[in-house]
Amino acid sequence: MGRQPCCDKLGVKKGPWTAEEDKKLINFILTNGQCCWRAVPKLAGLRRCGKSCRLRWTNYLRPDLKRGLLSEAEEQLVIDLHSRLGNRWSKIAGRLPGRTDNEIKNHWNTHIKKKLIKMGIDPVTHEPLNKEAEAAENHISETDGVGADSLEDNSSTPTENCDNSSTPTENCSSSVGSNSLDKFCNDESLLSSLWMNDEPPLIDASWDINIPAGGETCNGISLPSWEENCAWLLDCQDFGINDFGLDCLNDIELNTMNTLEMADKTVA
DNA sequence: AACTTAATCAACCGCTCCGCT
DNA sequence: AAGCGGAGCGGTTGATTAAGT
Repeated sequence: MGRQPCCDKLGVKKGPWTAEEDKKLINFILTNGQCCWRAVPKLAGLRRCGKSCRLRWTNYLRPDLKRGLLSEAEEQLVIDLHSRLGNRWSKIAGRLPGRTDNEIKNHWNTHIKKKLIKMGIDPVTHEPLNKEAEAAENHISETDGVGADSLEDNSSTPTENCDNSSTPTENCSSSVGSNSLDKFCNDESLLSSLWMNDEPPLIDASWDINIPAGGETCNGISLPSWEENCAWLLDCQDFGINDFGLDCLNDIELNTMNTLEMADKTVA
């Protein structure tokens, strides 16, 4: 007796989203805002699962998304945050404006992991690899070969190895500081701003109202403008911006866009 | 040019969390 | 307090593209 599926599997489309579907979703959310995701497919006329709609929106269609590869600064930030938070991608993403958890997770798995290994750093514990091997050896000899279970425990995330009652920083000795990340990690102002609160609202969930103007920065990372973010949409050959239904934006949204346009011009 | 392998990333799946009743 | 449903998260998969032979 499993739980009910999140949506009726029958007649629900899967796989890559088409331009037409994107258009419908964007149109719906721009006019109605983000509401009950379960209801979105029906209301938007999509044969998709609500979950799929949410994912598509948050990972790809959201206008506040920064596209393209992570910059060096962002990468360093991800490494540092990962050493503190472990695989909590959404938390990490929350501290990188315009980036999604999926994007960061993918980037971690494809780029950063390899980079760290190459640098001799364990991407899981952020300890030097040789030190890790030594520790593992010591552990095995200490426990007299307890077996796979204990080894599995060792492979848990840094967060899991830390006392949850305090910040990971306090309990996890991040050896990252002994390598090229040193400089970055010692940037106290940046780190303190990151850790001032448990959940600093770097990204306002209500993006559709509080979209930062171009040229603004957050922790030294420049935020993209609405225009920059929408440029890729405009580049789509299959349809223009009007096809997305942007012509039916309500007054608030139009005002927001106008304000942003003005701000961009001022910056330029 | 054809094929194989590697890399990348969008999307899915199953689980947990959280708010509501 | 318990149960339910929706949202969100993290791990994984699979399609596509790029690079190498």
